[in-house]
Amino acid sequence: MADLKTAFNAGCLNCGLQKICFPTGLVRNDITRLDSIVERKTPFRKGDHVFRTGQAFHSLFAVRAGVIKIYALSDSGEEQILGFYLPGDVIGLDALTHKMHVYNAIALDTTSVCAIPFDQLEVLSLQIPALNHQMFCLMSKGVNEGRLHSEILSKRNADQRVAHFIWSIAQRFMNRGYAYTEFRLGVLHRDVAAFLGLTPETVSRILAKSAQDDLVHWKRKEVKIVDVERLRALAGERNVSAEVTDCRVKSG
Amino acid sequence: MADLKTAFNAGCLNCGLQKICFPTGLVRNDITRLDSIVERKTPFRKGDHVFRTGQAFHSLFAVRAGVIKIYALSDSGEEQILGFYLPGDVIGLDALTHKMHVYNAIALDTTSVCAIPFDQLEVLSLQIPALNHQMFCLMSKGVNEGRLHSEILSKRNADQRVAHFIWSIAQRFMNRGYAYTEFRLGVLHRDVAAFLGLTPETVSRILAKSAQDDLVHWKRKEVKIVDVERLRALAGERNVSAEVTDCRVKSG
DNA sequence: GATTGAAGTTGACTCTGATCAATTTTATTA
DNA sequence: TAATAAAATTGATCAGAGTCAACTTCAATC
Repeated sequence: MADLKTAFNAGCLNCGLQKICFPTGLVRNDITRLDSIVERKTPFRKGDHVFRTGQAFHSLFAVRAGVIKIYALSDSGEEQILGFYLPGDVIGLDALTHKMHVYNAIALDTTSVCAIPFDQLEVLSLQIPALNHQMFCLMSKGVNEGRLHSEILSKRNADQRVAHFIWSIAQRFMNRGYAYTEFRLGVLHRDVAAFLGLTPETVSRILAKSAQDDLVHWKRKEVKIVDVERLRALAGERNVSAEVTDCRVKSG
Repeated sequence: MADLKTAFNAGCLNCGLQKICFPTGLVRNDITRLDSIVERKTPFRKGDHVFRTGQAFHSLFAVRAGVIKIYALSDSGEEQILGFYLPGDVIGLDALTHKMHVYNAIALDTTSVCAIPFDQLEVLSLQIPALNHQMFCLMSKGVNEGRLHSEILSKRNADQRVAHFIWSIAQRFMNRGYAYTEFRLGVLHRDVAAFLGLTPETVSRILAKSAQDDLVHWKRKEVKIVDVERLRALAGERNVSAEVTDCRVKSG
């Protein structure tokens, strides 16, 4: 039982996501201190909400396993999706200004998260400069994320948006050391549409074309990138990568 | 001369933007310490760049007067505009993750800024909890800004986008205590288009219609909102305001 | 394994906003 | 003030993606 608990509740020090997630750039001792305030929650099941619009903000959440979707509901009740979050990603940063959550976060799969109480994190952060720096980096990353998404929505056509989406997910798997040309992705096509400002019909047509052209095959939840180079070209990254994994300061 | 210098280089304590800008939530003594690291730059003239893509990141910039536009250039050379920044706004937060600027910042008017060297700010921030909190709030605000813009781009039609743009600028003037139903705005219509993912022609047609319908008159650089309520309705704010000005912590 | 509802696909048609082009207005510089 | 360039306007045309509808496939539950 003790062993099982250890495996399941592996602390930050044993966590495979150390290089991606919060502890990036921290020394062993600091990680231990961070670890002491982290609450490992029991996993969410598909469809469970991690938080909802209007709820008071208390904690940031780091994804350990699964996928979380962040979305808003318009007056007319339609979903506007703002992002998908994979293991190692941190969500909730946006809630700080409002002291409450402005968006909904829902698990798309069985998903486990670490909750980091913000008031404790803030105190600890003041004591550990590297952690404070890491906080700034995480938030800066969040700013970039929104900017990049705005760029995609305002200047790219439907094919390019879908290509960019698939390629950006692939890159994130790559950065985590997973297979990235063939992977399982529990995201509905309609969710992709709602994220990219398109309709499900359009996404469906584009994926049909992609399969026919042997660019990408995405059937059920299995994604297989056939022609990486053509996908990259179509996705059209600017010079800046979609994801930054490391912004450590060299410390003396 | 001393007097002139004082007036021009008014420190944070005398600055009218205290309630909007960086010092929000700081006590007098802390503001003085912040003030000591702030560099007041000689004003930029219209068309001058505050920073460019690829430049090393050293400082955040707080706008004192004027307008700054943040933009990227696509491979094909067209401008993608990510935001317009008014007095009291802070720019550069996004550059932290990359240790360099990813976007271009250009003055649209005679514009003066305060530069805040980030390494010094980081040190000071660790010593002044309220300042550190303010940093988090600013960055959180930046995250929300990008999210909101994504929402606008993905779900609103051309009329709604233009209405939203005008209303959000008006709100920002309102928050700063300026007149907000009638103001001068040195932003070209083509820039509005590039910000909203539209063409100049479309923006022009929409503004012509708005004038005819007595909704908004925008000629030359003069904006006059005729029917505030209809504009708000068309802009269609969600429950969340486009701008948060204060996220102070109550301190004991 | 059968039932039922959700998700995905495909086709026909429509419409919003882009494109192209010509002209007018405004801004900048000599 | 004239000359020139940049921005804005207006009209005609076009196309990419949305809408609507019918149908198929898939997934959850009993």
